[in-house]
Amino acid sequence: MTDPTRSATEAADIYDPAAVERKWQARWQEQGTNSPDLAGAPRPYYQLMMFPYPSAEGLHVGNFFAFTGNDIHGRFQRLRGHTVFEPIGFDAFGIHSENYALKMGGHPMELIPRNIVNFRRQLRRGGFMVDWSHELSTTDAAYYKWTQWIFLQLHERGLAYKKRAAVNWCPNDKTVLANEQVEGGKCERCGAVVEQRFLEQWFFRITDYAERLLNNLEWIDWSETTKTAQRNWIGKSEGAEVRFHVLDPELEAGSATARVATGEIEAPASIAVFTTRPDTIFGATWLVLAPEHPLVDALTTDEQRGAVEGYRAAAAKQDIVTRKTHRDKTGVFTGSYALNPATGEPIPVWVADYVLMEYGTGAIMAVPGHDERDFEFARAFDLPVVRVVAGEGEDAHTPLAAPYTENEGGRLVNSRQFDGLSVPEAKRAIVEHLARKRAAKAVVNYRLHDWCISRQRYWGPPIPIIYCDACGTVPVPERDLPVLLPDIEDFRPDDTGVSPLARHDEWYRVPCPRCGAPGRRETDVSDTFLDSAWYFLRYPSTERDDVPFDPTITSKWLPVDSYIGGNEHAVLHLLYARFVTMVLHDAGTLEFEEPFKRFRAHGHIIREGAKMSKTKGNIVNPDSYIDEWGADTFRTYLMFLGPFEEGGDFRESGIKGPRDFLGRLWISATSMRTEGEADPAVLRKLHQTIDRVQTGLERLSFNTAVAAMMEYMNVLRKGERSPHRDEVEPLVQLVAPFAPHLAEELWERFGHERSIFDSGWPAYDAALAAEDTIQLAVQVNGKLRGTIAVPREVTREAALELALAEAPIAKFVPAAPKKVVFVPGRLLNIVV
RNA sequence: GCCCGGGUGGCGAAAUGGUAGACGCGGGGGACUUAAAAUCCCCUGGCCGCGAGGCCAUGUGGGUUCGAGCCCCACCCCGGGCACCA
Repeated sequence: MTDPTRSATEAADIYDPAAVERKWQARWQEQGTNSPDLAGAPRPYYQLMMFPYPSAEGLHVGNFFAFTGNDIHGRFQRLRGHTVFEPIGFDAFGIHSENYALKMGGHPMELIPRNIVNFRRQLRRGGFMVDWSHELSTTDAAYYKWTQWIFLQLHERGLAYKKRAAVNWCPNDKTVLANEQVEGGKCERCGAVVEQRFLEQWFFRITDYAERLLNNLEWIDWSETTKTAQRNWIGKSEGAEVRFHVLDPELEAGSATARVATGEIEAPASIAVFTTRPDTIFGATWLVLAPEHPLVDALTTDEQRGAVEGYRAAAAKQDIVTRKTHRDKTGVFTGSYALNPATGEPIPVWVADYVLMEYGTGAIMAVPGHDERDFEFARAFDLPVVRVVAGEGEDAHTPLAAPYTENEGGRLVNSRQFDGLSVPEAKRAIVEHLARKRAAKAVVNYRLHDWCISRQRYWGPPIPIIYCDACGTVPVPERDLPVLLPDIEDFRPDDTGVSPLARHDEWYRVPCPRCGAPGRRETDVSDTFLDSAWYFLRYPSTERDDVPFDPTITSKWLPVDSYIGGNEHAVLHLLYARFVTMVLHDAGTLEFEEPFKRFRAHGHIIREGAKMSKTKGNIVNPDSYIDEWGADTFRTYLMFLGPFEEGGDFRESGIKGPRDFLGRLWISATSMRTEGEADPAVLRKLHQTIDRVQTGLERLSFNTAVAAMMEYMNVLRKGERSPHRDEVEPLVQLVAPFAPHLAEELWERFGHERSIFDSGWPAYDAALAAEDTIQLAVQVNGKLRGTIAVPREVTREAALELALAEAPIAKFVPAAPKKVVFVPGRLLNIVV
């Protein structure tokens, strides 16, 4: 027969995650637990998470994983005594939202807020320490007013300019795509094959900042992978610009060569090429110009004109991506020759699409012996190949079956007075030599291009510019911001290449702010990456509508202390945010020039070996797992499943471990004794655990932190008696970042009145953590032969004596040891 | 092709150059139960051995070291990024 009193007590003490979580989420909201006093914070800590795009599907497990790691780190910093600001917002402008609205037949102005409501619900359920009083959405006029202000700041400083440029055109989305939005010749979003078009576009001069963006990577505390990606993206190359004099095509090649070389006659033009291998100039056997190169026309002889023009026309039609990916070398001879300034020999000038106009000077010297592409071209057109660098065991006459592209090793050959020099020596010497003849200078090139921010779309902040026939391009005065995005029914892009906004005269026609004459608005909206390039500046100042960010609050809270996000934003978003910050710094608006002190890239949750994606249909929604297990268990499970910075494979089976761990913690905490003393051995383990959890949280090594707590739990459970309060309470504090609701509930049951997150972090005591007796590993010749229990402070001699007293060890030591290696506290290695 | 990661039990994974496989999942055995679930306890890298114990083992092959999963060289495989950038 069951005892009704007893079972009622038990029922009340059963861990019910749903009830606990509901209670604490409500309590946090009521009491404003997660909304710190930003102005008065004594130890501010800005814990930033990349804000999401509010998709219709809501948060998936991947987002949830990333947010959880971020939240745990933030809660940990708070427990350590910081005032932690953990804001959230929504990156809701852009092609994503617009395409979604088009598909659904709705309007983004209605659909997006609906999605945001769902995101808020999910984020609250997840138990994140979000300060909802500073929520923002990039689509609010109160926000994009300042996005437009940022544009004006750049414009004012000459960093925003307009140019006609070949752009990637997606025929399906009917818009220009950034190079980054093109993947393998196809539109990143819809997969349509991208074409080339020419449009007037707004650009930001990010290339002016290339060197600084590169140099600061030396000192900012970021994931190394992210820094490497940025370095590669900026793509600095040191080399030389070399001038090749063109021979007048009208003159006979042979005689002209001599006369130009002796300075008797002037060459009609010269071609500048960029090379990173000036050391190979004696092997430059022809030149190549990009089809768009401005000198092509002048250099083309009458016989070649037909062929060259045909080639250029074909190249112009080709889309950018095909051109950049096709490998077979094509080209055409212009009919002209230029003088190699090193050899004095005339070499032919070709036009070929493997040379890109937008990099370097749009022209190259071809060195087929030492460049892969030039070698292929030489084969295709039967051009001469000369070896000018010889590697190990090679000499000037060793035939080149393939180009020798070694950039470090090798010595120069067939290069007259430079023969015998190493490649680095030759680089310097040849540039110096040519520089004296004013034929070369050392230069640096970057692969980074200026940032095209124009989008011929509807769903973005209008670029604040007005065109006036009299005044030209006039920026919208700051007092007239924001330029509101009109609520129009027909926002579908068409193939005119002009934003749908142009079709709305009531918006489009506007008086010139300078002279009052009729003007026209810029109809492009700006890139979403501009919205996200400064949102972290806005968060602490969302209540201010008169400034983009409050100077006092900003200098208190920024730069961001910890930024966590996906490495898919390693280049674009993170580079743009740095750029905008630098510009504002130079403008005197910000004190700092790097926005994020510390950045860590989180890994990704995959499912059945594949990235979660809508197309693969393997997206996991966190809601059902929270329903079934509770947010605390789900959070702990996600963090336990693999290293945070690497991600892991999501499978439901493993969730039981963390669930049991939290269940056992609940039991220990609700059944602990308060009288008597804590077990010193348990306390020792506790302090070892504090150390491990603390280090784990600092390093975002959440999986090992959870493991350490589980180990401690196993020790607690082993005890004969129920655990003592002093053994359990600190564990609840350690687990709090992972399972905040459970921790709050237990903390309250312990009799505390304030939130556990204001209780401080358990102090680690190394003396308490130290073991008196340790297991010393004993090796013979590096092979483990046993362990001996010894006092912590054991000496080498004492340890050796104890080890040799053990028969199973001694039998491997037939004679006097040759050498004894002793690592205090770890091992003894006897070498015989 | 280039640049980053990574390769450890059946699985997810630990491991400042110092006892490889902590922690967890799964599996096996047991306790409790009429039974099941839940819970709890024990075992669980491979091979040999009754056992004590031994041998092998961190993608492959070399090297450095008293000692290598970790460092160096060469290579293979997987994941991601960039890619005609001269």
